[in-house]
Amino acid sequence: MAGRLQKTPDHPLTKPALADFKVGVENVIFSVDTDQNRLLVLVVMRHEAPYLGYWSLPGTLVRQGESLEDAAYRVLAEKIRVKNLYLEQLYTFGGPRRDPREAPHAFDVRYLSVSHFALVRFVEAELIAGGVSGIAWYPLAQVPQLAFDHNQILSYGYQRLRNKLAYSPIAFDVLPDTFTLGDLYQLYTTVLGESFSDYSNFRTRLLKWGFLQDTGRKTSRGAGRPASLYRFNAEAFEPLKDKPMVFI
Amino acid sequence: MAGRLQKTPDHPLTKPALADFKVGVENVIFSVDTDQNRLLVLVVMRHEAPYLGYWSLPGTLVRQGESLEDAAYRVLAEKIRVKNLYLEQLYTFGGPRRDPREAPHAFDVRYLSVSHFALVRFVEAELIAGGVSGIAWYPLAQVPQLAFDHNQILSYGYQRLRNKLAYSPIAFDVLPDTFTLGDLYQLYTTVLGESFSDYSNFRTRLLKWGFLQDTGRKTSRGAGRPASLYRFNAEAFEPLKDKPMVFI
DNA sequence: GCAAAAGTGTTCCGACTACACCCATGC
DNA sequence: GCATGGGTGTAGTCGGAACACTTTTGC
Repeated sequence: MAGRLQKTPDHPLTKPALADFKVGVENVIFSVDTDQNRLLVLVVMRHEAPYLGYWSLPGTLVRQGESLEDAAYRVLAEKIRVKNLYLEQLYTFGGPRRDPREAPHAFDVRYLSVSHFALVRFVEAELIAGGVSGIAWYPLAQVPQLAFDHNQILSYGYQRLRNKLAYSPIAFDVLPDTFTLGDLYQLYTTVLGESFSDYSNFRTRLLKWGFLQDTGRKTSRGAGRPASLYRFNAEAFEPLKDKPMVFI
Repeated sequence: MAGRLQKTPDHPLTKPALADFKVGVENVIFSVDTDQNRLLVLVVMRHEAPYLGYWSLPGTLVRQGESLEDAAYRVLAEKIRVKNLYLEQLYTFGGPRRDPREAPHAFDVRYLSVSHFALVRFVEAELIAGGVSGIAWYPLAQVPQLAFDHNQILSYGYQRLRNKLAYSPIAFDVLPDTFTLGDLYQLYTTVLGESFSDYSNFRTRLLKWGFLQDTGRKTSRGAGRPASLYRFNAEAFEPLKDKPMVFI
């Protein structure tokens, strides 16, 4: 630990120089394509140096008077139109030399980036193809090399997605108002893989809690018995929210 | 979401004004006083405006060339001398109007704070009473009103402490090299409360994993049967580290 | 011997696993 | 009827909770 200290000599009468920062917000935006069983990430093509021509996570610099969360929502809204989503802060990357733009300037402006993680509803997410901009959903496994340290941020975000899905009710933020248990199960399998649980056990475990209410209505999609439509009951979930729950 | 956007008018030809930031690092430093069964937090007295005379979390502004983590270690080292500790990033607070210093300046410098969470070994932690500075361990329950939004940061840190303790082996970073299972149990009870588990079940659960090795040596502290001294075996833990473990 | 703390064993019970099986629909 | 997906039930098993009990020390 001693080795980490005092890189800038700290004489009693000279104040060490503080760094000046521009603060960026980067979003890891996930979406689940239930038709094709794919977990997708939103990436945008860079049209400026540095990393011109590279794919990157959608991001922006924070403006005057704007909160970090506001900035995160702004980036998102600039890229896709979506009504239902879950968003939270992920991690802050702030070491020196993260951004090549730091080098050329003499006055040492640092770029710090507060990453956020989002899950959006795929069917309603409409990409905004503004002008020349490239923007695309990439299946997670096929994401190419991204600009800056964005691959690292992405893997961090993927970890968080799996944790959140397993332990928090974020799935219901991104499912339609009413949904079948099959829909829910499929969402979980595309993110977590097939092997996390048997469908029938998944059913019973979830229904046992009592926050999924049967609407009485049914839906028929092609062959097979029609499925009951359920609704997430936020009031019934409220008392459970602090309990250690596994949505497996 | 639409309401969050475009606070700064964004005309096609005028770039919206970016905010300039100073970046601070705030530490929530916990320690467990096993003699008195108390969970303690480190706070320092402020000697400057704003919030002059208030207790606050130890913090600093990030210097040129310094990473966030380096800054966090520097603050810690300025306040206490300690060899064994666990430290990780907590959350980034960055809204406008967090810091009264933002108001007087015309050129809109914002203060962003990347909070960190640390757990240190109490017996070896020596407070550095530099000059007039007030610095103190406060029992968590008795922490007064702190400067800025530091009470919020603290409660965030306390949540993280309980989660980490329950699901990660951070206790071993802060226990002596060899320790008794009673020591370990006491650490857990002071942080999580008495009711999390029975001592004998705690024993068997932990020993079952196999990463605690009996040194063969015993220790006798006053009355009662002498306890075996155990050592945390990092190599034996390695293969388990990605498994979902509960240290309860 | 007695109290105190460490350490072991046992019983009970709930929860999860892995299935087998029934139900309702399209074709 | 048969394939397909939805939904129910059950036997086996694992693990945690609770608690009784034994061991080893100080006094």
